[in-house]
Amino acid sequence: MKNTLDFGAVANRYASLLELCCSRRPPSYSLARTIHAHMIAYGFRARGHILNRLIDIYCKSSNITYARHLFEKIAEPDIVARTTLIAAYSAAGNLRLAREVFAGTPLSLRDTVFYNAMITGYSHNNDGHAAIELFRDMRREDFRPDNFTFTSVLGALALIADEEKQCQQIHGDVLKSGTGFVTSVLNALISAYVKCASSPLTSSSSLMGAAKKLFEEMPKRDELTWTTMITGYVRNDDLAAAREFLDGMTEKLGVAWNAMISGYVHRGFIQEALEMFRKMQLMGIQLDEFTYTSVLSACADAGLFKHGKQVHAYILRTEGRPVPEFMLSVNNALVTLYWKCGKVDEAREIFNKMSIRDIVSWNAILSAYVNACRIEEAKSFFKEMPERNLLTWTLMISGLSQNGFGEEGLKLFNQMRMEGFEPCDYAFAGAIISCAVLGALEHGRQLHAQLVQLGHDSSLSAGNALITMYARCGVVEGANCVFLTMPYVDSVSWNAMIAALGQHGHGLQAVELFEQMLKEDIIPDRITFLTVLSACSHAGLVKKGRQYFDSMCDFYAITPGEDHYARLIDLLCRAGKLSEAKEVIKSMPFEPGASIWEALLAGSRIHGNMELGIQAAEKLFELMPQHDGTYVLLSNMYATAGRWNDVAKVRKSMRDRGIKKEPGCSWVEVENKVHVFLVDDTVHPEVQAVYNYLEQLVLEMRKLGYVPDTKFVLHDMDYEHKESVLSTHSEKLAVVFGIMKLPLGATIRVFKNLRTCGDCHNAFKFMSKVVGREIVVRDGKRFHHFRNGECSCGNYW
DNA sequence: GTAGGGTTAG
Repeated sequence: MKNTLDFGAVANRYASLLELCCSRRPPSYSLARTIHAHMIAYGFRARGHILNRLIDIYCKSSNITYARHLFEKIAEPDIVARTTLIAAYSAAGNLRLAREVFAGTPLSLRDTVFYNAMITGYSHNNDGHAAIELFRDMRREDFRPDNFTFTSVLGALALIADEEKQCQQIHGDVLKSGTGFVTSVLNALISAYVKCASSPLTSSSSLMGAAKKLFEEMPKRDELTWTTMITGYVRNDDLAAAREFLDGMTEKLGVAWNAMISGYVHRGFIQEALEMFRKMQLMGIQLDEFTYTSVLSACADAGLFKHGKQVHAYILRTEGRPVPEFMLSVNNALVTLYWKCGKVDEAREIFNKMSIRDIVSWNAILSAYVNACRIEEAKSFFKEMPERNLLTWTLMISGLSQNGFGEEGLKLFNQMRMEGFEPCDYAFAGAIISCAVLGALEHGRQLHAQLVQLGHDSSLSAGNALITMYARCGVVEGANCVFLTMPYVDSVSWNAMIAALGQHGHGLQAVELFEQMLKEDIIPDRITFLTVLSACSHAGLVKKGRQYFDSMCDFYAITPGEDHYARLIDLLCRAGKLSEAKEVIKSMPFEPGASIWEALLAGSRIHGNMELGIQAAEKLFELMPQHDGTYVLLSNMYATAGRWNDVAKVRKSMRDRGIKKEPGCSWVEVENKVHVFLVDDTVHPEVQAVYNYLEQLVLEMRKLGYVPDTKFVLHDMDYEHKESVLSTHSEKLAVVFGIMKLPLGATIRVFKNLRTCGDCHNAFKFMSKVVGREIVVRDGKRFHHFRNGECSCGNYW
């Protein structure tokens, strides 16, 4: 065939077919790919503009890898192919690869459109500074900016928007370039001025004045001009001016109304937004997908499920012809409405029925699962996703880390970077929380350093994550340092810092910080009260705690949940006020759940109140019969009292019900590597040396009065058959390994999945004295700082 | 081959 047909004629045919696919609305990329398959099958080698077109098609249909493959087969790709690829990489949020193509293009090949694509890439990926820098480069190299260049650069400027001078400078450039009458450029310029006006660093009125002047002097205005002005007023917190502007318009432009509605939504005026929606219906103003999405998102954010459902019904009634691309954004908004109102499965049903979906649809379902803590479904959904963007990764990483999957979170963070996505501050926050979960301090510190390098150090979410990370890795001072140097803080930051102090036994300081928070007029939320109650409990501040508990309902109108009551009961029990705790349980407005009985059981154990302990344990056996912790606590209680028969009974019932104790494991980070130890570990390669060194240490410790406490051996029931003294808990091994491997004088930081045992706790006190070092142990619940023979918890945990 | 506003997402 290829010999008999004229090559040029075939090429023209293919070219026009591809053209046809792309000019369809929506473009038919799958048909285009079929045509490509045809070319391959018939041995037609695409070149020149046909190949460029194919690269464009693969880029736009989310198959950049294949587009890249085609690109790399070209010996000398022309500027069109390069521009296409840059645009595709930036649209996919992959700046690194876009920059690679850009940098690999010799100056002699470049043109204005090529620069425009890269400038847009930076701007779209929120790097306004890089975009403007490149614009200056381009001018230095004597490329002539056109109206595309200016719209992009002005978009970038609007991102930074903190200097009046820059706006005026580029305004001057526009006038010099002769594009000063082009509506699109003027729209972008107005947008830059109004965004700049909303920055706290500039004078809002003079910049809004400049925008208004531009608006009035424009030769020709379009829909965008009006909406830009309206959103401009909204951004500058002048809703009245925006409304006045809208009401002064002679034509009834739907888009302008949409802008006003979204302005109301963003400022929290939901009723006004809904009112405008109704008015539009009455006045017969054209409603479009933006009207619907705005209103739906308003309902979603305000939790107005009924209103949202009404809008849903209205759309189904009036939009008889569900054009797929029209319905795409509306469906996305509907999916969001349903999951935000707690209807995850309904959201999934809408998603399943959608005839076309985009990355937003996929991300919406992913966030639905993540937010509902349905992490297994999120994981498998993530794997199924046909494409991923920066948000996808971020959602999944933070979902994993917040659900305790630290290792998987970090793995995904690395994978994301390997695939060329530059992590934003939210992604960093997820990775940092992963480190917090793992107790990987060195790794967390490195992420902190990278954060600073990449300029994310003023980020709120990353800062809050860092506070948590340092605290959970045992470095309270680090947490405090981040807290004090953050440029802006919110209630999450305060909560994190109060929690940090509380977990480390600095109850008084936690309470002081809470008081300071109140003084600075930050309104405490339910989380704040949880942390401050825990802090009181760890520090034994019973009176304060009760006082705060009461103020929560009386002054802040927060109804205490079961979690708050559990903290209160914990507070009373630890202080030995068991009967008072029982009173509180009786007075609760709801049936006590597991967390209440757990607090009571732990309190009874500390104070040796066997009767109450048994009572609480029985309730727990009813509520969660599979939970191993109850059996362990109860048997330890019996063991302490020497009631060996009862110990055996508990053990038997555990065996009968097929319940296995979660194996204890501890880990310590040495030179950026996490070393894990199990009870009586035989797996770690250096464990023999650890046992030898431990033996030496115990000899020294005995001289100071240490006596191994054998009753705690029952803590690990699977190993009961072993001789008590021989059984070595994982935390001891990890601490000794840390002493051996960490630099002289460095604090040993060890993490354990379960609550630490009494003998280990005692041993670490002596150990800290013998080796003259600080030992920090984080167990399932809290921190112990051992220093010079004492523990920060005051033997109270 | 490249853009500017309104919407959907942490």
